[in-house]
Amino acid sequence: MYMKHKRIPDETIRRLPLYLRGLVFLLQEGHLSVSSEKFGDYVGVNSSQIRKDFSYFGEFGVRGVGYDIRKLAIEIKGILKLNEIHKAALIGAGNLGSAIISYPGLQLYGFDITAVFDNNTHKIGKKIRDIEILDVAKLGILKKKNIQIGIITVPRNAAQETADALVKAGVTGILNFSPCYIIVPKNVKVITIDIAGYLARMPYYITAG
Amino acid sequence: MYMKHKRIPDETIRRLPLYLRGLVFLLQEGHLSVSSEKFGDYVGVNSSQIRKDFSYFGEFGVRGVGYDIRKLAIEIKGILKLNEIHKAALIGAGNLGSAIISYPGLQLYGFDITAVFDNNTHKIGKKIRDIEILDVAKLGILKKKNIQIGIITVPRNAAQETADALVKAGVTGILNFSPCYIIVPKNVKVITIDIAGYLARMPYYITAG
DNA sequence: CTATGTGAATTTATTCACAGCA
DNA sequence: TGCTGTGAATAAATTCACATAG
Repeated sequence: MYMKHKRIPDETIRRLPLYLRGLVFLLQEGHLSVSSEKFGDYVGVNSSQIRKDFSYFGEFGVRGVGYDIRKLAIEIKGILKLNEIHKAALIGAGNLGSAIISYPGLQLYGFDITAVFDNNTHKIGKKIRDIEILDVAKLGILKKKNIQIGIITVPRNAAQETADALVKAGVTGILNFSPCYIIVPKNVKVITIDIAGYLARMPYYITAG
Repeated sequence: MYMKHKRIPDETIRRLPLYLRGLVFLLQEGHLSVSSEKFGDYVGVNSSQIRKDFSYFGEFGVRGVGYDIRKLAIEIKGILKLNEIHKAALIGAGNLGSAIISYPGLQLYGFDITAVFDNNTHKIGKKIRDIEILDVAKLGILKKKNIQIGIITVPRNAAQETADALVKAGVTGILNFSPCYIIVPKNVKVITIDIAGYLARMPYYITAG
């Protein structure tokens, strides 16, 4: 196998976690090997899409046979740089923040929320799942703790200043749950999830006329 | 203005809630009118993208001037069918489910979670934000209550059966937070949000090499 | 002059269709 | 024979660039 020099579509990267998740669950269900066709049915993606996506990174399957699930999972983990545990900090210990800290799915990809911050004096000092809530003024410790990823679950009006503080603390990746666009230096990656926005599309699709 | 017959890109629909949100907040900040350029900076979308997106539905702006924010918000609400309150049911009263029930953003788009279900006998009968948690076996009442939208926040292994029950109860739109692909009749719209999947892309983007 | 609205050009992503290999 | 890997074809989405209207 030799590597060609093709730009990798963002959409491909978006699907890789989905594939990894599918492979992990197939393994748990006792499968060892799978074809792109079967796998496509399992994860809801067209089979040639799946083969094309993999092809950007190498040849992971065996013609006439399919893919070794375990081996493929390792390959995708490697592509996504998920081979080692990634520490993350969460800012905003409200309802959503608490839910995310306890969210079981993060473990599957090797994430560990090791620091939690809030600006509410009633919350500072208390614990969520054994993690002490710290004053958001102390975000600077992230640099020392070598935490590169920040998760923002603060109210909208505090999102930009929180992002600024995270960037100042050396964070290079921000997962933003606040419903707003935040501006960061171009060496910082922001992914925004607007939960309500997903729901807001529903009536368009389900209402006749 | 006369309507042409062009297919509306899914991506355009995806951005409309973002636009609506931005307009509502601009109004709250006291603005009455905005150009596509300024609005693009505000919501993080290219200005010609914004103009193109609007153009699928009509001519909402004034050349040389810009857009009347209030009027544009009403137009987008109309397109997304958000003019009336939409009732929704939530299934799975765990951490994430509870956070979503309390999520302030749903109100902005006119959603109201009026029914909550769980299968845990310890939770059934208790209340979350004044809403009594009902036995998931009673999902059938959704038809009577005329609830069309279901939000799934149950564990992965219960997601498909929950979706089946929702469909049986007459639901035509499902917002699925479980990390799996669910199969439904083609008259039902499913939008899946895999929270961990977003985070899983981060190391790829922020890790050098 | 200014900023919209929109065809045309371009870029990006998906699907087809089949050669190539086990 | 069966399923991958991949160029080529197609489709979808974005951006350009400018005519057009206030």
